[in-house]
Amino acid sequence: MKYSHKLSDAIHILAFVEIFQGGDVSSTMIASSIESNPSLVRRLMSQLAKADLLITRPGVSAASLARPAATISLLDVYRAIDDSQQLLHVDPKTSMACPVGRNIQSTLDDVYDRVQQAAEAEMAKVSLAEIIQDLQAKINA
Amino acid sequence: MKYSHKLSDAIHILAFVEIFQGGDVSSTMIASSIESNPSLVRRLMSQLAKADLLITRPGVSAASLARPAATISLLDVYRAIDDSQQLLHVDPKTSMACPVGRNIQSTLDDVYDRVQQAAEAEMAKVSLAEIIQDLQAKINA
DNA sequence: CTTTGGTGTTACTATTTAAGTTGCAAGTTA
DNA sequence: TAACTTGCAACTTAAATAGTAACACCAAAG
Repeated sequence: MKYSHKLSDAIHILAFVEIFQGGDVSSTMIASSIESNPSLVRRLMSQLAKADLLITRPGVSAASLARPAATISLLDVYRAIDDSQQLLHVDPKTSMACPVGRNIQSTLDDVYDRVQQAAEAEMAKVSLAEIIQDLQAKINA
Repeated sequence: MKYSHKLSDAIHILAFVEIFQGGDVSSTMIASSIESNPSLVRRLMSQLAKADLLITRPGVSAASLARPAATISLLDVYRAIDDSQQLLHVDPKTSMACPVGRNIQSTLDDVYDRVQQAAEAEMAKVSLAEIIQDLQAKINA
C-alpha cells in the first residue's frame, strides 16, 4: 500500500453499485472486485454515504447512488474521501530564524493552491456517468 | 513525515542558493534553514544537479543555479524530485474476474492523466524567479 | 420469533514510504 | 597536513494507508 488508492476504490464502489444495481452489491461482493476486504469497503461506503453520494441501509445490502451519476463529479468523490485534501504538501517545519525559512511556507501555500485549483477544476469536469459509460463500452467490447 | 516535502524542500534549496549567492550555501547552512539535516539536503541537491537545475562542486560549498531562475519552472523541479510523478494513484490490484475490476484501471488511468496534465500545466506557469521575488518582497517588508 | 447474514464502527496489526541518521571515501583550500 | 566539504550508501525511525478482526445492531426469511 505504498500510495493511497482510496479515491480509486471509492470510484470503483460507486461504479460497481450503479452497474450491478439490482444484483449483489454487498460489501463482500464489492471487496472481491477490488480484491480488498469487506471492512475496508464498508468504511469507504460509509464515507460516501456521509457525503450524500451513496444511500446505504443498515443490515441489508441495497446500496444505490444518492443522485444520478451524471451529477456526481470526480471532485465530489475526492472531497468525500480524501483526508488531507491536498495533492502537494508544504514542509511545515522550517527555521523561523532564517529569512527564507520564515517566508517560504506562505509563498508555497499560494503556489500549491494554484496547482490544487487547476487539478480540482479538472476533477470537476469528470462525471461518474462518463466513467461508467467508459467502463460499459469496454465491458461490451 | 506523513507527506512528502521533497518538492517544497527542493524549492527551498534553490531559492536559498540564489538569495544567498556569494554567502554560505553549504548543505549544513541550508539544512538549518529547512530544519533538517545536511545529508538530506545533499541528496536533494544531488538530484537537482542531475536534472541540470543546480551546479555543485565536490568538496566546496559553492552551489549555484544552472540557469536563470526565470527559466526554471516548478514543473522542472517537480520532475527532478518527484519519484512517482503521479499525484493520484490507480489501485493496481483489482479483480480480473469482474467486469468492473478488469476495466477500471485503464479507465481511471485516462481520467487521472487529465488531472495530472492540468496540474502540471499550472506548475509550468510558475517560475522559480516568481517564488524568489515573492520571498524577497516578504523579507523586505 | 429465532436464525442467518449484512451493515456500521472501532480497535488493532502489517506494510511501506519518506524522513532522519550515520559513516566514510574523496575533493578542496589554507 | 589539517580542517572542512561534498557525494554516496546503508541503516533506523516515524507516520500513513491497507488489511484484519471483533462486535453491536439491523433486517429479512423460515
